Amino acid sequence: MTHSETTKNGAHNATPEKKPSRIQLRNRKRILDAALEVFSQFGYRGATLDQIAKEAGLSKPNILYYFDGKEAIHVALLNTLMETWLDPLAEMNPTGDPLEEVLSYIHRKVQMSREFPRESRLFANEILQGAPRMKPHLLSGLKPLVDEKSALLQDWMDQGKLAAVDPRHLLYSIWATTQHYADFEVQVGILSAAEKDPLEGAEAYLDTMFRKLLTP
Amino acid sequence: MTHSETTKNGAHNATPEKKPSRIQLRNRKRILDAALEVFSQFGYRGATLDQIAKEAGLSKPNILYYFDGKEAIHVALLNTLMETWLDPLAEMNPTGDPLEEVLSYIHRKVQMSREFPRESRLFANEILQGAPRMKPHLLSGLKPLVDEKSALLQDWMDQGKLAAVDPRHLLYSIWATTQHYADFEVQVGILSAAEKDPLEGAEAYLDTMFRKLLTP
DNA sequence: CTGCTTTTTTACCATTTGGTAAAGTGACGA
DNA sequence: TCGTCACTTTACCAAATGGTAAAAAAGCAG
Repeated sequence: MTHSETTKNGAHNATPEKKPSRIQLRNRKRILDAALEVFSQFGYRGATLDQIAKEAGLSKPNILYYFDGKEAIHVALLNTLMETWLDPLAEMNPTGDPLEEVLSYIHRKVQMSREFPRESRLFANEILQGAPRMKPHLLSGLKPLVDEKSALLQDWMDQGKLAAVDPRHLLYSIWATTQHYADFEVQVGILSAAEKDPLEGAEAYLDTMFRKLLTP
Repeated sequence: MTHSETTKNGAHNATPEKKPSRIQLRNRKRILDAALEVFSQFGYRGATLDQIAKEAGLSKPNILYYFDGKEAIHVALLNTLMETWLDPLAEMNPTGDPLEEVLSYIHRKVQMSREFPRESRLFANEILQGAPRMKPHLLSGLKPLVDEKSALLQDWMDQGKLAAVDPRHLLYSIWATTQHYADFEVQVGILSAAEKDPLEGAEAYLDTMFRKLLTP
């Protein structure tokens, strides 16, 4: 009632309306990128629309023209990123060599920490704060995938192709160790000292660790 | 100038003044506990004094009678907790059996995730957000300890008492895997399903993993 | 009990923050 | 060239938030 729901396809982009213009697309991307920057650093409650606006180079009301509000931006981000985030695990191939499949999954995860540290921190922030806006996604997206891949890992172990360990805890330890380099980047940076890129050494270390763990 | 610096020993408890009364001590503790609850869940910027006040069962101005402000509370928390946090690593004994020392360090860290998840999340939040208020502590407190223990681990490895891996990455992986159960509690809870306490299985899994990694 | 100090409460404030209304500005097809 | 619709800006709000002043209410030593 307050604003026309008929012609303009501005803020309420939930699902109904039609085609997004290029300027629409461009600004949405800008906003989401800025929001990623800000939300990943301060968490949902610590982030402000003004920060996001400034980072995006747009005015605050202009941002609210494209999104229905702060929460809508956050949710949109989470939705977009969920796919990217699950991808590496989904790629684990049941017909491949078990050990190599796991190790290259780990490799992919390390790459993600290198290439998408902000995304990693966004998720970390959200989970840390109790996943208020993501629990549904975890249930509907992550849970089934984890169940599936856990079963796959268990199969491999039953067939003696991998050393037997709890598949779920295996996944947790892979996530923890790989994401650590993005989420705790500051700490790692301080402690790793004058050395070069910590991710370099991480790759080798993690390969060794999980190879020793999983070699039957 | 604005408030008398002479007689009352209220907010400015930095170091100067004298003896804290029991009511003083009691309320400080209440506030710090409430602050831990709130900060660990929402991060520094996401937490509000009103939340902390409510949680502590005190009025907001009353809280500001005991602490100089929001930041002072956060800093006080961090200071208090730093010690507790470094303790398990400091306890790693150079004269003990290397493998057992590392494994019992891991055990202690898992216990910390069980007993002090809020503390773990407080630190995680702070690091995640760039450690703006903790970088000095990391430099002065954590860094030297890590340097020392890294050298110790390296010694053990050089002597063939532990398998040779990068000591720093070893520590990172221990922190990551153990703290994961506190920091990502919600996620672990969702994925671990109807099972019992995930920390149970974690203990066994991590023992296996690091034993395999480090056995020479 | 009395006088003094410590604690707590009651009003406030200035700023920040998420959000809105409505007046512009611009692009572009008819 | 004009009208229309997409986009942007300007000017605002109401609520929340960190913080303060000063009065009121305990405590407590003598």
